[in-house]
Amino acid sequence: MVLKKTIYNGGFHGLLAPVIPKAPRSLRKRRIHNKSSEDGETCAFELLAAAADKLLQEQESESSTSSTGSKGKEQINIHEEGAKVEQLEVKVNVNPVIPGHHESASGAESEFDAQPINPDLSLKELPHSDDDSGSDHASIVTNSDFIKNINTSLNIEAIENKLHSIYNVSFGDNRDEVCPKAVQKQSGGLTSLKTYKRKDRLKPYAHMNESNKSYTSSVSLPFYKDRGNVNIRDDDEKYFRYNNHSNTRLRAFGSRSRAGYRRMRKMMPSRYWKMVRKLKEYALPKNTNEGINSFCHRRKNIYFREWFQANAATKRRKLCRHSSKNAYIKEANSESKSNLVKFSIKSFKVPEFYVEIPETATVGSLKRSVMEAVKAILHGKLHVGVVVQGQKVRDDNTTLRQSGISQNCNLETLGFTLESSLPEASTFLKREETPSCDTQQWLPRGPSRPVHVTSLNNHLEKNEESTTFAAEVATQEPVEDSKALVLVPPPNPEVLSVVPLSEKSNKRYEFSQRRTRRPFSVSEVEALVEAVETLGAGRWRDVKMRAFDEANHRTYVDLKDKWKTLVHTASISPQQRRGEPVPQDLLDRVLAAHSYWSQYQTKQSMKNQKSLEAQM
DNA sequence: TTTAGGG
DNA sequence: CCCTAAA
Repeated sequence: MVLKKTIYNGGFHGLLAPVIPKAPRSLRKRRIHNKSSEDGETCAFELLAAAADKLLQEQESESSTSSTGSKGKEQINIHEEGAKVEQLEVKVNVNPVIPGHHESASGAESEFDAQPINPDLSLKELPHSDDDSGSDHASIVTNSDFIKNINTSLNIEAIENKLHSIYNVSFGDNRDEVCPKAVQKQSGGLTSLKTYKRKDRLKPYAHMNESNKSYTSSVSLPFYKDRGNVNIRDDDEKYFRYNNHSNTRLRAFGSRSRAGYRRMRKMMPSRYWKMVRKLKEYALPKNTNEGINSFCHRRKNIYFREWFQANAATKRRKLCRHSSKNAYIKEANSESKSNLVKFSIKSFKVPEFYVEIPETATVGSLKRSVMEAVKAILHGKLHVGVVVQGQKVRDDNTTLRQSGISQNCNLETLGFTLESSLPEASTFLKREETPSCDTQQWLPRGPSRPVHVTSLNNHLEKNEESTTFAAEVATQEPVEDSKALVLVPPPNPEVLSVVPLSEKSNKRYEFSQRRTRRPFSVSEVEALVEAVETLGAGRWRDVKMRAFDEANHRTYVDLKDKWKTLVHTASISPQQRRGEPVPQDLLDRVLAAHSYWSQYQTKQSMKNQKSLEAQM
């Protein structure tokens, strides 16, 4: 374990004798939320991509053949009715019940006999996939009808490709992949704790002085205990590695100005920004000086932008209405009281991406570009996400029943998503409007719809503003960016599914996807309590390093928040508590540590006061 | 980047 | 959990 820098009072000295925590900031005057109105940021965060021509040929040859496949237990029938994507149906018959051999992590769930769901359905996530990837929609920005038609046909091809990928990747190769968390749960029910190598054992409250001893003795604190490091890993921080296609030209942020760059940075939550940087690494061609300007000068250049976070957290639920409309299950026959759950998947979604292409380009090249982009995005590492009640079910070991997928499952509650390996992006196959009811209508229809990719429009306005997207990002106001980049919902008021687009008033919705809730397990709580006991409340970074170093999904802010809630939980009556019950002894320790460290803090501040006064 | 706190 | 002012 390496400390990057010395912590306030000596860093890990604190492990031996908890150092005096940094002066509490609680006394700091906080300006009350004068929220800057410049919040209206949210630039689209994009990926520029182009892919091989070769792929197109494959695509086009495939487009005429409807893929029908069955593998293992799943029976998947694809009925391509006409040439419309929206009629493509995937039926998956799943027997979700397998004799349980999987120990439930929580006693409360034991009744479910927690077993891994049928691997045919569970579609284990790829090792480097991102758990927190959201359910983002996809669309191609355009408002010209011919583009829409292109899009439709391309979607068919994309779906076929995706199904292909699913069989090969998700159903097959990763079937045996078990996430670390699951392993731990299976082995022990509780998360295993990593023992520190340090020989010296820490005495909680070791620095307690004589005057405090009475207090100390009143609480039951283990005097010798191993440091726990919750050994929960997380793939959240894995970054997307873009497939390095042969003649793929990716140009992300190439022409962004410094100022725009900084602004983007400021506007973007850090985790997205990290991804941006990562993408930039992968995406920026090293040998293309012309890359930046190529758009203007080289008609053949096509840029794809992908929005990885197109939906605000607040919209996820609404978005899921999409999913449920696009992919839903049909209830099993009521008479067949078996445990079979039938799924009829109407369609999948792919990530939203954007295309820029000179207006002089041919429709054929546009087609090719879109197809290549889709293939590039979804190439290989693709998996299926399951969305129930607006929440992604991330734990593949969750049973269908546990996740709420049952025969009685409401048609509106279950959705599937196709997801690329993009960390923060799930893949949604954008559908063209369907004659049937369940169509989401993302594509602008009227000519009045704002065109972002102006160059796509051969017939419309002359676009001297045919600047590259990156340039726009760099120079435009964020809000304007959003508006410019986001599809405007169809005037059709009944189309509720276009919610994300209609909420452009909502700032930053492109990037804010709330992380999925991951309640702290008892073992995590214990590790946290132990760490706070020894380090003190307030040194959250140290707490993180000490007890949650490998739990990438627990930030020190999370730990701080959890401690806050723990303190609260401990101070309310057990009847008022919710969630997985925390053992009372743990809560007692929480209270003890809390009051101790509070007391400690006030003491320190008093000391500081005195020394200050002495100086004067 | 961390902390602290409000939402 | 999120957001963000402050340090």
